[in-house]
Amino acid sequence: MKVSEIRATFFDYFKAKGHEIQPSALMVVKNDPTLMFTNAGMNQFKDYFLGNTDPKSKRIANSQKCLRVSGKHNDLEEVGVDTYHHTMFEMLGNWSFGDYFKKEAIDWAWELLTEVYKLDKSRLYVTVFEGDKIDGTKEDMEAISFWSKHINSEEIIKCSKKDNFWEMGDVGPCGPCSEIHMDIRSDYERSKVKGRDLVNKDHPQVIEIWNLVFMEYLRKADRSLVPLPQKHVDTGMGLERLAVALQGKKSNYDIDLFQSLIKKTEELSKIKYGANPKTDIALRIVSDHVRAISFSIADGQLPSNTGAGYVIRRILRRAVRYGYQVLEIKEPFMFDIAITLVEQMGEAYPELTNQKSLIEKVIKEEEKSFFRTLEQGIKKINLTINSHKEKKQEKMSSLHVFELYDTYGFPIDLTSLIAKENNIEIDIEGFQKLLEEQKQRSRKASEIDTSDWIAICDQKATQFVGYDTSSTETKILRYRKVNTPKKDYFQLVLDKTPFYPEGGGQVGDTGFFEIENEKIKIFNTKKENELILHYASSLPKNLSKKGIAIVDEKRRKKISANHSATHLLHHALRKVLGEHVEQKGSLVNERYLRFDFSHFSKMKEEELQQVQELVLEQINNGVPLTEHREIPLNEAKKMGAMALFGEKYGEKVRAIQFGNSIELCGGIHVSSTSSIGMFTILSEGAVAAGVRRIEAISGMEAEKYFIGKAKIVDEVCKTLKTQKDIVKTIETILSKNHELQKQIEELNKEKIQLLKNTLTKKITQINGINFLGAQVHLPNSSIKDLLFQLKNQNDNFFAVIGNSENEKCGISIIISDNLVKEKQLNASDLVKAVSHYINGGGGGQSFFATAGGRKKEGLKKAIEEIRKTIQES
RNA sequence: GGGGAUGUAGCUCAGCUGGCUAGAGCGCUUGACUGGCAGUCAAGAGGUCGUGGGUUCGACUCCCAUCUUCUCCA
Repeated sequence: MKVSEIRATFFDYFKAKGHEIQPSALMVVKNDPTLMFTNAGMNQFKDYFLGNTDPKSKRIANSQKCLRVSGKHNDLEEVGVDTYHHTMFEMLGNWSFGDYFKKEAIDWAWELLTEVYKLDKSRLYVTVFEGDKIDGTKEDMEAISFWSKHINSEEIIKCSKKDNFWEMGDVGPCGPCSEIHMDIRSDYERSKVKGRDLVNKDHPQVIEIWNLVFMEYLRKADRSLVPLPQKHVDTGMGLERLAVALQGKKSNYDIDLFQSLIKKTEELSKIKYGANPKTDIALRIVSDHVRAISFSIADGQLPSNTGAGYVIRRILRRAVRYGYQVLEIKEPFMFDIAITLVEQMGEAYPELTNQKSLIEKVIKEEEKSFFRTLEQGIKKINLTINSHKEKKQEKMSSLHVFELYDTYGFPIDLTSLIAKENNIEIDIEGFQKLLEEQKQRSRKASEIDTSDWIAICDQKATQFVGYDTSSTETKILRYRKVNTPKKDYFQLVLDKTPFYPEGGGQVGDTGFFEIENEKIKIFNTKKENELILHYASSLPKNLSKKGIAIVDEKRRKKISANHSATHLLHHALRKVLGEHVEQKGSLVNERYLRFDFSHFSKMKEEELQQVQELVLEQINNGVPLTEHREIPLNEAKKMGAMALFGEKYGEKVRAIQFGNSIELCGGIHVSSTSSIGMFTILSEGAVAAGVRRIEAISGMEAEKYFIGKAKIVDEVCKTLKTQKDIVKTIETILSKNHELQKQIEELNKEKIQLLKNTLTKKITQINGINFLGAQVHLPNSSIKDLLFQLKNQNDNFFAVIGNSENEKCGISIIISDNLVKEKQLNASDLVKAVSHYINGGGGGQSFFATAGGRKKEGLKKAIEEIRKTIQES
């Protein structure tokens, strides 16, 4: 049975049991600050479990793309080492939201596995929760009794909270679970060791395939458990692992899906899978990681140096590292394997095919940039090693090792290898300690302590009225306190709200909540799944009274102008550059707009000009906004609405239309393009391979920008005393200036020559020293020049020159090198000793020193003093 | 979000504790040697020392702020 058939069978089975089949959510999570990637099938249903919104259907089944790279479930560094962990995997799941519970979940799971998929019953084991004293939970007798109907009670294994109690996070819905494990070892091995003794023991061939979670509790912030008003079922079955069992393979990497990737990697590296355990690990890592990265890119997450993008970069770099070191591929190769992946999986996942060229280009560019990083690191480590060799040190300190890793991104195993080749030990333990310290620091800085929700009023959904109004009468439904290292604030959920929560690139609204003459400041609005959270720095005294929520309208006006301008810009770019232009990211706030889009070369001056003119034309035309609210997705697509890459839409969508520009969008817009007023592009540049970024401003901000520019031009005109051909005038002035400067230099040289001659005449012999003491009027730089020339032309030379220019004055002393040595003269000390005469200070080197001050009258005395010193020496 | 590094000539970089007339290599221009090229030699052009403040007689160097790029952690 192929992977695609296994998936279809699963859907058919649960469809027959009254489940609605839902598509996979995006792997990259939006609107949930606690999560970067979908790491379990339940993520997209979180709101149902939390009771924030009602489910569309009480029974749902799906297959979810998941990514696990850190945390308790999986660690990136372990993937590929064994044969059954992945960064990305697919999770089959069936769900009950307050509908069926343990009995049906268990019966159906058993029936599907043994009757439909026809797995060998004697190879299956189940685990149940044994209870926990601290939580006060009991053994899951219900589950045991339902299982007993299908399976011998000896094969039912009781497990602790660690393995069989599932929690969403620190707080939230949770409950006992029951897992089905499968033993895929050979009969011979099975006869030697019983399968049930290997369950939950990390054996590569006795593996968990299905986890049935029975959600019946809510974990509160004080760690206590309270029963949920409704009980839910959440199950998850690893598609890859199921395929191993059904295809009679020994490892996840043997199934059809991975074989072609491994084969391609074998071709590129000329290393066979199975030849050596070390290279096998590398081959597995490459094939696993290339899949995770490609899907992430297809879902809209490009590699970057922060947040979710950084996780993707890390995965890619890990694969490149193994390819580079273990498979000895010294040039970009991952992009090539990604092509194979797209060809092979593109049919089941159209998003891969759609983004094929992006995936290829982005991966290739990332690989190149990693090689650059490695090169820098190699330079750095060579410097360190050389200095160690010079100093005959045999151990590299943890600080050095950590610096290489932390600052230069140089992989620790490469450091270790290179050090070993040079017979230098490295302090790995110290390094681990430093890394742990850095982790602690980061955790502390981002520590937020969220209290439980406190309900004021038992009512569910927030109604968003922001499209029609900017203020409304409303009341607080619930609130909670959030403590962060920097400040404490409150999150409010309102009954009705005009506040737009951050999303679709548009920043959240700010404003006030007025209640009984009290004005509570709302400094931000965000979305957590379906909830709109108003960030307030304080709480009103009276929480249960009605109040008025008022959005800062001035700010919103600027934001909406920028947002509408973004749509016009998008449309203009497609017109000028072509239909390949697609939005890859967007930021809209009150100050400016930033728009990332796919395009493969730098935009030309004329193109930018054209785009800007098109946008301005639309603004001048005063195109009215046509808002299509709550229309079916299909209808919107028929209208030609642009859907955004990396965005998931429901069945009903909102489309924003300005003339020919139609986009699916949930943001706030101006009622007519004429209110945008003004628009100008500030910059165009690259952000990633094949992705360009434009920054622009609109409205008053743009007007201010132009007024500022005009003012500068005005001033320039006034200064130049001309109105026409300013550029030409300036060019002439510049070239003239250049010429004049050269002339001045020439003249200065002559002047110095003259001065040199007069000064040379003033040289007197004192104690066998050619002494010069004089006062001049010259800028400092010329004095230096003059003195160095004199020094070169006279032996046994000693000069002290006082110079004055405007209010400032200075003393310079220069001494021939041989005098410095023979007579132990020190210009720095000498100049310091006399600098008080001019109310200043100074210093320098032994052969040349300067001092500055403001009292010219002292110059004469200072020079005399130096002369005396020389006479007496 | 937090930490570290980075920004100096067209490119790659050096410039230690404040004062070395801002430097090296490559590249560029001109000239010489050679039949021509490669090459060698010589001369030369090219720098707001990321930006804005501050400390100081004096800042590429120290302090503060800000931006760029890289990197690690969350």
